[in-house]
Amino acid sequence: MSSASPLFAIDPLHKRERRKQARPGELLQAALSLFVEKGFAATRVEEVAALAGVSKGTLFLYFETKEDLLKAVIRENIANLFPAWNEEFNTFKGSSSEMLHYAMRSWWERIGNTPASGIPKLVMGEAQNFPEIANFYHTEVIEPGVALIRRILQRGIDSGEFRKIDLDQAVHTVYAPMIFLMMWKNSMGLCSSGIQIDPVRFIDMQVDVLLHGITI
Amino acid sequence: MSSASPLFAIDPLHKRERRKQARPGELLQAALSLFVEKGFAATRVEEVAALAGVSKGTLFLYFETKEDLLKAVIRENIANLFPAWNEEFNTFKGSSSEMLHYAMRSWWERIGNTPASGIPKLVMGEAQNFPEIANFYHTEVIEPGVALIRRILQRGIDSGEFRKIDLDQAVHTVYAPMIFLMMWKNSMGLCSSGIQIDPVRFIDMQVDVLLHGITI
Amino acid sequence: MSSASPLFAIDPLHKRERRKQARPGELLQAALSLFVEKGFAATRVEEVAALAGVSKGTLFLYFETKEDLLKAVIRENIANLFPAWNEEFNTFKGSSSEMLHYAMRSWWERIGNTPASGIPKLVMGEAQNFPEIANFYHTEVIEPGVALIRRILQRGIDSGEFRKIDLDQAVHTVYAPMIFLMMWKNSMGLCSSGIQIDPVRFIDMQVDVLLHGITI
Amino acid sequence: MSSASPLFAIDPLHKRERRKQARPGELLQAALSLFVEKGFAATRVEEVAALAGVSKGTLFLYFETKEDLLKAVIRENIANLFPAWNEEFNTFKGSSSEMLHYAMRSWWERIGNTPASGIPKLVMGEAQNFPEIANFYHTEVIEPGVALIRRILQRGIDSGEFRKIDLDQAVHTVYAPMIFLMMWKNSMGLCSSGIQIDPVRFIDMQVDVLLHGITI
DNA sequence: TATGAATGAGTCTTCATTCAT
DNA sequence: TATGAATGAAGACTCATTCAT
Repeated sequence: MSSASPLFAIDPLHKRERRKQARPGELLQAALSLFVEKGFAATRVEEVAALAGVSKGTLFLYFETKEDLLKAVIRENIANLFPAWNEEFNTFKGSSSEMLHYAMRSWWERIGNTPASGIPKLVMGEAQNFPEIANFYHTEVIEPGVALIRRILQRGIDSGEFRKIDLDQAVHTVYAPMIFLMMWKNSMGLCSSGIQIDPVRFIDMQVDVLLHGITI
Repeated sequence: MSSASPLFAIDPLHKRERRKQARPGELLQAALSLFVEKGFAATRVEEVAALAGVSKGTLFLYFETKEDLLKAVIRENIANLFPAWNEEFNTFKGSSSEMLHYAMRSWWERIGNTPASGIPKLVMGEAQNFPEIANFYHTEVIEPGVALIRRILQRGIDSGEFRKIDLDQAVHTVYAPMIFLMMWKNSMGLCSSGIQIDPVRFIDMQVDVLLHGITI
Repeated sequence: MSSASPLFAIDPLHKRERRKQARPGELLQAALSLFVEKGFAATRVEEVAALAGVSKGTLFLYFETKEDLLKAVIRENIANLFPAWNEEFNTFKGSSSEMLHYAMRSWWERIGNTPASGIPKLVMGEAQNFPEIANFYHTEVIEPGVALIRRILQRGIDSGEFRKIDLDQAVHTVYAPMIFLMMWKNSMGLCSSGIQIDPVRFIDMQVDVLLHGITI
Repeated sequence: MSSASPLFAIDPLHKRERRKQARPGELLQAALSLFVEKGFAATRVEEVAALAGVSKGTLFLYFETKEDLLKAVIRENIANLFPAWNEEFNTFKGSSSEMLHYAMRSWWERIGNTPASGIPKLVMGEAQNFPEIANFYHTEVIEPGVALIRRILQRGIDSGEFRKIDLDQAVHTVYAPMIFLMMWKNSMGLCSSGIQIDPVRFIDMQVDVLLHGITI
C-alpha cells in the first residue's frame, strides 16, 4: 500500500492474501517430501502441516482429505508436466533415436532426479488400499506417458529407423526401467550398504541396449 | 524358525505334534497372501491368524511383532530359493542366450507367477520404515540374484557370444524389468481399468531386445 | 438488542445504516430456521452467517457465542409475543369454552404453525447443558403462558361454566398437548415413515375431551 | 474349577467369561444415565466406558458405533417391555376405564419413573441428526405403544363403556401427556426454580379428564 | 500351548472462535 | 464494521499387543 508505483496499480495483494496463495504450494511440497520419505499411511497430516509452517486445521482448508492431498501432489508434480512435454515433442528436430535418448534423459532431469521420483513408489504401495488413487495415477500419468513413448517409437518406424516391432510390448520396454529406477532410488537405493545404481549410466545403458535392439 | 521349513519336514510325530510345528508355516502362508493382497499396514494380524485358523494370541506366540512376521515371510519365500537355483545353473547345458532366456522364464514360473511376487512391493513400501528389512532383503535376495545374473553374462562374454559389455550396468538391465513386472502385477496391474501387461510376452520382449543388444 | 426488533423499526436512516441495524434480526431469523431444521449442535455458525448473507466473523460481532445466539433467538421469537396476547384476552367476549378453544387455535396459528414451534425442542434438548437457557425459558415463556391459561380456567369456574377443578393440575392439561404437538412436529413428525398427527384435528380433539371433562 | 459341586457340573463360567456377559448390561446402564443427563451428542463414549469401569476400546467390542449403543439402550429399556405388557393386557380383568387407568399408572412405574424416561427427549432431540434412530424408535416403541392404547380404547367402545370416538385421534390424547411428562421431567423439571409437575397427580388428572370426556 | 477379552495410544477430521487486514 | 484465513481443542474409532484363564 505504502509505495505501489502506478505501474503496479493493480492492487498488490495484502500479506494475508499472499500467504493464502502460497499455502497450497507449500503444503504440496511438504506433503511430497514426507509422503516419499515415510510413505503415505505413515505420514500424519499434522506433520505435513507443521513442515509447511501451518496448523493441522489449515491443511484441511485447502485439501478436503489426506487422499485429496496425495492426488494434488501427483497432479502438481507429474501430471501437469505432460502438456509442455507433448508440445516439445511436436517440434523436435532430429532422429528418432536421438529423440528417444533425449526423452529418457529429460525425464530423468525433470522427474527422476527430483523428489517427484518418489511418487510411483507411493502410488504402487498404496494402490490396493486406495484404488481411487491408482486409477487417478493411471489416467493422469501412465496413459499420457505411454502415449508419448508410443509416438516416438511410431515416428522411428515410420521413418525407417526402427524395426517393425510390436508397439504394445515395446512401450513397456521403454518405461519399465524408468519406473524401476525411481522405485529403486527411493527404496533400496537408500540402503547404505546396498547396490547403488548410477542413474545416468543406467539410462544410457538402457537406451543403448534398446536402440541396438530395435534399430535396423 | 531355526530348522528347515516345517512345510517340507516329514517327521514321524503324531498329528497333534505335527500341527504344532506346522503353525508357523501356516501363519507365514496366510501372512504372505494377505500382505500381498492388502498391503502390510492394511492387514490386521487378526485376519492373518484367522486365515491360519488360530487365534490372535497364538500368532504372537510365534512372532514377536507384526514386523517380525513380515521378515519371516520374506525369508521363507524368497531367500530360501537361491541355493537350488545356483545348483541348477552350475550344470546348465546350452548357449548363454538360451541360459539367459531360461533363467528369466524360470524366475517367472517360480516367483513372478506366485504370491511371492508381491514381496518386492512390500519390501520397497516399508523400506524406509523398517531399514532392517531392506538390508535383509538386499543381502538375502538382491545380492545372490545379481551374482547369478552376472555369472550368466560372464559366461556369454567368455564364450564369445556376447559383446564385452559393462557387466555392472548390464546386470541391472536384466533384473530391472523383472522387478518392475512384479511390482506392476501387484499394484497397477490390479486396477481393473488399467494397462495390462502380459508377463510372458513382456519377458520374451525383454530378452529379445536384450539379446539383440548384447549378442555379437 | 436493547431497542425493539429492527424488523419493525421504521426509521429515516439511509440504507447503509439501516442494514447495519437490520443485521442482528437477519441473523436471528437465519439462526431460528437452521437451529429448528438441523438442531443446535448440528448447525454451524458459518451456515447461519451465510444464510443471513454475512461472513462468519460478522456474526461474532453481534453475538459473543453460539449459545448467546440461541438465547437471543428464544427471546426474540417467543417471549415477545405475550404482552399482545394478554391484552387480547382482557377484552375477549364470549363463553369461557369459546375462549379456551380460541386460545388454543390462535396459539397454533401464531406459534405452533410457525418456525417458532421448533423452539421448545431446542430448549429441552439443551436444557441440561445450558441451564441458564432453561431458566430463561421458564421465566419468559412458561410462566406467562401458564398464567394466561389459569385466567381462562378461573373465568370459566367463576362463571359457573366449569367444574371446580384443581387449577394447578388443570393448567398442565391444557398446555401439555400443545408442547407435545410442537415437539412431535419438529422431531418424529419429520420422519417420513412415521405417524403423522394432524395438528388442527389434534387440537380440536384435545379441546373437545377437555371441555367434556371440565364443563358442568 | 477347584470346588464346583456336582450340582453345578455345568461348567461354571470363568471370571473373564462372567465379566463378558455382564459387560453389555453395565455399558447400557452407563450409557442410559449419561445420554439422559447430558444428551447423546454431548456424551463422549469414553465417559460411558469409564462409568461402566472399562476402557474406550472395550465399548467398541460390544457396540459397533455410538449410534448402535443408543439403539441398544432404547431396545433394552423400552422396546423389550412390550411383549410382557401385551401379554398382561390379554388377561386383564376389569372395566376398560380401570384398564386405561392401570395402563397409565403402570407405564409410569415401569418407565416414566425410571431413568428410561429420559429416552424420548434423547430421541426427539437427535431425530434430525440421526434419522435412523428416529425411525428405529418409531418402529420399536411408538407403534407398539399406539397399538396397545388402541386396543384398550377399542375394548371400551366394544363393551359400550366409551363413546364412539375417532380412535386415530384419541390414541394421541392418551400418549401425548405421557410423553410430555417424560420430556418435562427430564428437562424443565430439572430447573430448580421451575414449575414442578407432580407426576401421579398429573396422570390421575389426565385419566380423569379423559374418562370424563370419553365415557358415556 | 491356546484363547480372546481388554487395553489405550494414535489419527483424521470438524468447527467455534480469534484476529490481522 | 466486515472479512475470511488461521487456529487447535475435541472426539469417534482402530488395532497391535498383553495377559488372565
